[in-house]
Amino acid sequence: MALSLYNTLTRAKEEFAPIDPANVRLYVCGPTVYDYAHVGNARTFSAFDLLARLLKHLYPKVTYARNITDVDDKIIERSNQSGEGIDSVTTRTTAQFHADMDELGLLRPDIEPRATTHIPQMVAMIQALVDKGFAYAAEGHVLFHVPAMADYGRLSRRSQDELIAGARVEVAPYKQSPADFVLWKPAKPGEPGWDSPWGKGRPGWHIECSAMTAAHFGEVFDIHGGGLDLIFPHHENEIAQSRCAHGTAVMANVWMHSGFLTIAGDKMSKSLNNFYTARELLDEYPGEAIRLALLTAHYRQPLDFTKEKIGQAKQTLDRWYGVLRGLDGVEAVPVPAEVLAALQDDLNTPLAFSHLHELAGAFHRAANADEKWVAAANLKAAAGLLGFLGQDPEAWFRWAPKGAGLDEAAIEAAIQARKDARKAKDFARADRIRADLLAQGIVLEDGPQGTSWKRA
RNA sequence: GGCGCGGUGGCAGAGUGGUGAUGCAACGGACUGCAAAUCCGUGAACCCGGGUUCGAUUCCCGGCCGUGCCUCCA
Repeated sequence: MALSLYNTLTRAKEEFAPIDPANVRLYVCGPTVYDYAHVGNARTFSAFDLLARLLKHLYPKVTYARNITDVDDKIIERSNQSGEGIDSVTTRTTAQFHADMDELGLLRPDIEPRATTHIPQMVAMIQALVDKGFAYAAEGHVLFHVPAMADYGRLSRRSQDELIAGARVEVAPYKQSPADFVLWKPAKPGEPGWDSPWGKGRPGWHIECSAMTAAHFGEVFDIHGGGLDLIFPHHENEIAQSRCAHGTAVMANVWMHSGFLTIAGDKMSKSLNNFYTARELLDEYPGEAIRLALLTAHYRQPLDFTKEKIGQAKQTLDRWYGVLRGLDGVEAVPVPAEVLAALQDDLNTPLAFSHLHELAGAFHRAANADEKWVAAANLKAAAGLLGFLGQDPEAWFRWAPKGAGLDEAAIEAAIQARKDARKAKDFARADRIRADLLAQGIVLEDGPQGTSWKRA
């Protein structure tokens, strides 16, 4: 079975055909580094992390790029408010972002280009657009002239008339057409800026992705991804810049967009105060459970995010890690065909997870050690492709939220005390010890090999 | 107003032109000193109205409801 992906450009699922099977190129719009990443970001990056994993499974070489936007109005604003230097804000936030994504269990992208290290490429691209008549300078700005591009709006399926009619914002006086967008803007005194043919300034938001993909991937590449909200204007404008600068028919062959999430039924927003940062969730739940919760719905579907969902995901992982617990490692086997097939069908994670559940069930129902071994190995291989069940099972069961009370020595001591009580048939005392542990979030399981524990 | 997405059991969530996944929850049973974990079993759904069809939850049309985007936004 071949890989098929839903392409926003054609609004259809298509069989994926790499431009160069020896190097599949995937670009995802990364964070603007001025604040903590939130669950919405985590969802998008989890979805594309999975795509990168799948591509790497299917092709010998995949280059996964995810940029860091480190020059932007919001960064400047944040710096002005707090007094913290811009470099400090971006460096600190980037480090935090990396720590959060690592803890969620995401692979680092192969390259992570930063906007500020690609200014010359952006200036050159803007110059090319000016030279070709797609852009013009006005009052220190350089603007892309949308009417100059005949088929602008293909990705978002918007006509230029609609754009003009629907313009909600006041149109800047220097724009020739209301839909024109900024490629370069002048730097005010005290703002970061770079010298350019149009004076000291900084790039507009969209140009960085166009310049960086061209620098690292060439004029046309395989897959470009991001959140649903980036379709317009960000990706539409990237396409306009890249295609007009290079004279190509497309910028990327496949455009993929992940769906939005709501928080307990409401749109995530700061005014509703229902904004979860990745960090605060990671203090409370294991990253692997958070990521599983984010992947339980198909990536293009809306996802209603609740802490209860993370709790369920944790329970699921308890069950799966329970299969691996006590086994002396399992040998690597190929990924089960049905799991691979589910993922190759536009990343159908819910279907893939249902197969993992079946494998866990097969393990427990197995009549003999060989069958158990096969089920466990298959589960491990399938989960491995998805980036799950990679840690030591005992470490998983011992994971504790930030500031959790009981330490492991105290738990072990209580278990020993209970064992003695049971031996003496003092079940009242044994049950009291168990109840005390449960009250502190520790669940005991008595098995043939003795008593094991986990955090609820 | 324009463009788009969705309505599946108590909840989550796939999928399919014809015996309606999977998980959680519930209920009964096994196992256990009692639990937990696990196993066995039970009940439980395709928004409404037309159309196409031998047959539609699945395709088409209409309606209702919800929701996203329309130049900050993953």
